Amino acid sequence: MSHSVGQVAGFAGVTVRTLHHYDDIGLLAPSERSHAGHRRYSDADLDRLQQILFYRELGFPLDEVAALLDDPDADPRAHLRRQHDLLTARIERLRKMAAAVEHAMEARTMGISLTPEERFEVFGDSDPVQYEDEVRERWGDTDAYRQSRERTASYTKDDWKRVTEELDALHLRMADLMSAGAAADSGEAMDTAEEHRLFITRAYYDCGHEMHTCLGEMYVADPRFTRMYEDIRPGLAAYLRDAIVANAARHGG
Amino acid sequence: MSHSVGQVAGFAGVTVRTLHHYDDIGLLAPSERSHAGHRRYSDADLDRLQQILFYRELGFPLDEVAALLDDPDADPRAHLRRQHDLLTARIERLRKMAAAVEHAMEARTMGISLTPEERFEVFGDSDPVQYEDEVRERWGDTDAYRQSRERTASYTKDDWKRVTEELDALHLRMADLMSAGAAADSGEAMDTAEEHRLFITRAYYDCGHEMHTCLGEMYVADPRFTRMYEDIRPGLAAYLRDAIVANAARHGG
DNA sequence: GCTTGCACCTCACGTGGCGTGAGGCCCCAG
DNA sequence: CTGGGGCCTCACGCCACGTGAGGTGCAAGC
Repeated sequence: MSHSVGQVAGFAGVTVRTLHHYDDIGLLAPSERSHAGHRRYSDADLDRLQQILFYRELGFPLDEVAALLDDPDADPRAHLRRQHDLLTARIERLRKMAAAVEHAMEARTMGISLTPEERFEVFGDSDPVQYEDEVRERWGDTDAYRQSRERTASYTKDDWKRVTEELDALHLRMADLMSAGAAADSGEAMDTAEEHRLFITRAYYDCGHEMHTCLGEMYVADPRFTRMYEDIRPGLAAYLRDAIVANAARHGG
Repeated sequence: MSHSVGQVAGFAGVTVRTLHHYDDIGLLAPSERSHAGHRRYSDADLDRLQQILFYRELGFPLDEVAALLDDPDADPRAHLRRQHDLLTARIERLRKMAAAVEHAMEARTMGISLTPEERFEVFGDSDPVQYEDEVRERWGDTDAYRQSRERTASYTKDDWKRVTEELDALHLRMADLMSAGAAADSGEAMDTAEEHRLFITRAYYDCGHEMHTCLGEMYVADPRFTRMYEDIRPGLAAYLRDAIVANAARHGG
């Protein structure tokens, strides 16, 4: 059951040109060509296309999509989970924007005017330079810091947006686990902690379990981190730390 | 209280280059220049920038953003309302995508495989050519049809996506009014009907109240339309028709 | 057998929304 | 008077395609 470009373009809702493009850049090469040189897409190709379109919808540049999909140690379920996380994070962002619009409407009918900072806070400053100096002071001479600098150096605004969205989604999932009454050393909580660690490894620097545990301790020790997590949901800082510790113990022994 | 490019870029979360670009294309020209030729943004400019960023986030190309914002008969409240509609529509879409991901996860754990059409239906085929022939048959010799052809001829995929999203949002608002128990001839329902009419005028063709009433009647008469509306919420087709009729009567006399 | 039409093919240039220097001006602090 | 920070104006680069132009393979109708 193979399909032609036109058919695939039809039910995937993209143009033929797009499929040609994906073939050109090696993102989606049809697994076969007909006698006349026509592209023939197998069901596996369609699977891949669906994944591509999801990640594209979520704002990933095509080369990163290729990197994600060609990552050998990322099974299909991991992709689906990440996509779900990203979607929920984006929904959350849009809800905040909608709330901001409502706020603006109220302010307008009441005749109140807002400060510049208030106006734009919804767009998520996500200022990555916020604690720059202090971070360098504390961690400047470590490998992790250098790696982090290297990887994040080429991050664009959009990259930062996606990274923070994904992190938000992870925090939200952890908070939901907590609210649902799952123990911090339950399988699900530890799995989420492990994903948190892998995310840091992907986005910032190689984060082993030991390093991860340090991070967890910092979340409850440093009031700024604590507050950030408590703002997401009360009790989350400690819960996250416990889940991280439990996960490290699981992998350690 | 005027601000420099750097400051504005700072709290708006955009780059200086972006502001330069918006100045170049005439989308956001700072209302003043300093002695040294430096851009100075007033509070009104910030207002406009906020609107720009909202519409941009929602996927509008910049020239359309300019058209929307420079539209003389669109007050600020209309913008806020439209933005809110678009946001809710987008949230709805993302929720459906998230549901599709969950569905895919289930299917995978169950070991079921999906048909190509099933796989991609979430991306919203939104096939605008669906009833093309029949539409031409019934309306081909009217002015409205010709206008509609002209306006939609240059619509891209993205344009269609936004149009359907906005329409969905309107339907959803109407459905919520109905569910909340508002009468079809209440002020809010009529206002929403009026927005529906204006939307059609913007997106497709000049739709007067008479024409609008015809549309409303068709929604209850043609089973395909009826079903579409009933799928959104039971009773919506008739409710929408009534609201349209009431709104036309209000403007007629 | 011949043409008509359709879906496909391969270049190859165009476009939108900026990113990213290059080179220079203004102004204040040391 | 020299350095540095923030601003300025070109002007070229990039990504994800859109949009022809010009040609091929194949089934259907004349």
